Amino acid sequence: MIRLFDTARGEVRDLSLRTPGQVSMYVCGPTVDNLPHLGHGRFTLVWDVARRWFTFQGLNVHYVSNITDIDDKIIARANNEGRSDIDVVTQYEAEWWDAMALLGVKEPDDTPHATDYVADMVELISAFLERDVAYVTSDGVYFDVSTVPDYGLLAGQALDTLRAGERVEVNDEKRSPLDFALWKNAKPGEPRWPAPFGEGRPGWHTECVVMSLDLLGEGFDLHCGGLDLKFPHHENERAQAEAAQLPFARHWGHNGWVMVNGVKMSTSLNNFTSLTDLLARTDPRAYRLLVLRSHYRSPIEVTPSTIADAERALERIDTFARRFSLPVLGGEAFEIASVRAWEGEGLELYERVVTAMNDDLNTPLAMAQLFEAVSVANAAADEGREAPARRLAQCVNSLFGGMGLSLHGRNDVADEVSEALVAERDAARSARNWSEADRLREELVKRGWIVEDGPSGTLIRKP
RNA sequence: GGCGGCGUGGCCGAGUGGUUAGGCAGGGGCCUGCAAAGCCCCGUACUCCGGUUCGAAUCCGGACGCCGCCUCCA
Repeated sequence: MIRLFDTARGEVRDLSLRTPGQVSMYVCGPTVDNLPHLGHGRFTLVWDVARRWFTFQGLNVHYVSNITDIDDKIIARANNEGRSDIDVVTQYEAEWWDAMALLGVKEPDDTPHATDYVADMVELISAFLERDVAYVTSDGVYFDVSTVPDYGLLAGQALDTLRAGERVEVNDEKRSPLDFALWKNAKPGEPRWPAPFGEGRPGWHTECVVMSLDLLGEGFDLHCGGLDLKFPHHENERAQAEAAQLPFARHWGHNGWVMVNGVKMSTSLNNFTSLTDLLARTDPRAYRLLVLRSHYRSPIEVTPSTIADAERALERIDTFARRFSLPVLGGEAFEIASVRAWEGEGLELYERVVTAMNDDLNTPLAMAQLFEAVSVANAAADEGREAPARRLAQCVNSLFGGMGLSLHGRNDVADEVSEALVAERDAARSARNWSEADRLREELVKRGWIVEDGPSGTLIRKP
């Protein structure tokens, strides 16, 4: 049984599925107005790992994650840069998918775009107006949060205490500062869609509720996103579903954020590091490993030092994969790996990892167990017990794969000249001509190889 | 003001009552022509003060410190 923390209840509980064997999950995606930053990288990795793990456990996952392609920030950038909003969206959505591909984040089964759902949103907003849970002001349509009795459930606060901390409000036409925009009237030159209550564009909170219900249906299983979406975004989605009397998410999952020198990384603080930059200069798997080595609900620091730490840990398991000539898993192979026959030490490892993962995705504990198994297999091989070591190594590889981490086990193919140098060096070593062997090693290093002596002679690989 | 989270060894980071977390870095050793890799061993821990208990990082009370949400944000 998989257990997960449910924000709505404030506790870890069994993942109770609408349809046994099938998981429907919606992960709030990005607004494509800028390059993705490390925080985007984290949430996509966290929920990618969850998705892969569910799949690994034999569940059939329907994973939906949206692209918000209409938003104030998009319009602002377009205006500032003298471009069309479509131009901005096209560029940054492409950047988004490039980053996701590098990170090894599996593509969602569905990727709804907000602009494809405007008509549905208009319909929902009209219904809210008819039922008097929304009202029209001079700049748009607002949702009246006081009509939802348990508003504040996800925030863990009642309406009145939320209001107590309200900040300066600019729009005095709103009945409550907590009321949120369902629809924003278009100003001159802004993108617009027709609606009975005036041309304009939808509010952010309405997009996700419409798209998630359309693609996953009522009472879908899991709604996820960064902790900062808990309130007000997810609260407001939930409020709309309540108002529409549509059963909504059965579970709410929120991941912790990325910190910078102890302070949250965020768009508004402008203290973010672009994910695109990070991926250009480091092995993307290092970020996945860094994310896996801390609990998904904890904050993480992503610094040159923590990334370097993860890169060295990665070298350890890559070396391990090379030692046992483990196949490089990726794509479909990750899932195929899950159906292997688990037995002996591999089965014990599998069970420990499953226990950790099914307990609210305790990936750091799972990582610890896998690294432990790496040592065990290495030690066994050192003692000459090759076959059991190899079997355990294959289990380790499959389990890392179950979390989307592929080990790079292959030795690189050498060019003819390098092959010749390797052969010469082996000859020199056989002749115990150490100075010549050392000279040839230098030659190979100069050609960009890492040189190691294995049982069968010189091994070379690229860094 | 309300609500929530956190404080573990040089660094990162698990762990809800007794049993090895793990990684990275450091020291010693084995192996190796040397190197690399690997293996073995080692040290420095649980913010502080009380309490409960045979026994607490783990439970209770208090103090101090840090962070977040109540505004757009993954």
